Amino acid sequence: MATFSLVDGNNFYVSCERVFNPSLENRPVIVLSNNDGCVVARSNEIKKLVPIGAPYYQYRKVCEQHNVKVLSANYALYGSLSDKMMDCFQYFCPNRELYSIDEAFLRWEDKADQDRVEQALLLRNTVKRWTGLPVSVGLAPTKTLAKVANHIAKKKTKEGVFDIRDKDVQEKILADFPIEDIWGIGRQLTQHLQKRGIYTAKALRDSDASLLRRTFSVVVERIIYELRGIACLDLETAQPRKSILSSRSFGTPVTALGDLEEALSHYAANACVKLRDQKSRAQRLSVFLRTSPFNHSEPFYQKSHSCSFSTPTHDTRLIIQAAKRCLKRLYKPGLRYQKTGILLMDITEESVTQTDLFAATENKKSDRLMQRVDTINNLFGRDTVHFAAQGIQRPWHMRSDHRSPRYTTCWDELPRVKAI
DNA sequence: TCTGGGGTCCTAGGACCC
DNA sequence: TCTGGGGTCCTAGGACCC
Repeated sequence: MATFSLVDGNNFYVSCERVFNPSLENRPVIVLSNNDGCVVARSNEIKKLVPIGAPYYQYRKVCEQHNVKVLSANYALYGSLSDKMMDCFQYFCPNRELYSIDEAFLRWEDKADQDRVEQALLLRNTVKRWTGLPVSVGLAPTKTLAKVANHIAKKKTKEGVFDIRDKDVQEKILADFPIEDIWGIGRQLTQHLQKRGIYTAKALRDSDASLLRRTFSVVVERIIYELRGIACLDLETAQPRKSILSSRSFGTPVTALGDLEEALSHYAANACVKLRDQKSRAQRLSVFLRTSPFNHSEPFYQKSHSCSFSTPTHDTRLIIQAAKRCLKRLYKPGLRYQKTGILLMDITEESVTQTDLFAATENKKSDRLMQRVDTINNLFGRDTVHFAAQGIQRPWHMRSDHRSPRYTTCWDELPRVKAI
């Protein structure tokens, strides 16, 4: 039997900020989502007072009162530190699944002479030394239990490592573990299960798996088996995305079609870069447009429209054109729009693209152009060259009032060291 | 005034085929 | 009046994750 670990950065975004700004240690810090809208990360000092996901404006006062350092999201920084952290994991265990920006599953092949807890501690210390980031490790026979163990490691241990492989330990921990904290049990399932008198992970584990499968879905059945220590989920290798979304809320509401077109073109170009990065093309796209769902003094409007290409493409020009056509069908004058976006679908590998027998093929020329654009932007920074449709002034640009420097990805923003 | 962004998987139901 | 059985594919919507 193999052992699974879940390794996960503690308060990841906050920790990334602290790596380059030690004055943030031991003081309350929060990180906001794009547009400075919601709270997406909190340091331990402020967790009790500010809930995750809360709209920031509702907690601005609390933050002022407690001298909280408020930061805008700096994804360039978090992404680059994440890469370094994942490299460290690889050094310890080659069987690795990158699960999210701050988490990875590891699978260790069990050998009698190896002390996994010892190794987990070493991994933790090494990651801290090499990247400055604190992580927690959970050890278990299944991924779902590794998630549980990680939870305990973070909340209840000093060392940041917890081993739940022992059956007796499982009994004890699961008896106190609320179902809403189980990986895969969200708000809806929690409510439904609680109505049936199931409140703890232990109660769920000991339920009738096939009955709950019939009532809910195979997903719940799998969770039950995983809690029993029977692995249903293995590591997953990275696959190319099946859909690519690019969207943003506007810094201030937008009313003019021209501004919407510029913003949408910008997101479309962004989506195309992601598409080409994974060497794919898309055959269908969908555009959506909406007003603010929170502003009850104005009517809420939300609609999407999709269209297809005769052959899959990754040409930004074609995708911008098509997106703008969709947008025109959605646009109603007089509304204050809050967000638009584009979803690329029916994505296929570049190399196996089926071409249209009757269409003029301009593919090679288009491929070359896109390649040049990407090369220039990779070399000199994103947006060095862009499409005119994306606009220049960008009045719809998102708010980001408290962003730290992009220390690791931008030449102009490298950290400076002062000689004394 | 001010509420993120980007994904995946599963299921049900309809359309369609022979 | 009486109208089969079995299968696939597609889509929309829901739920979940970080």
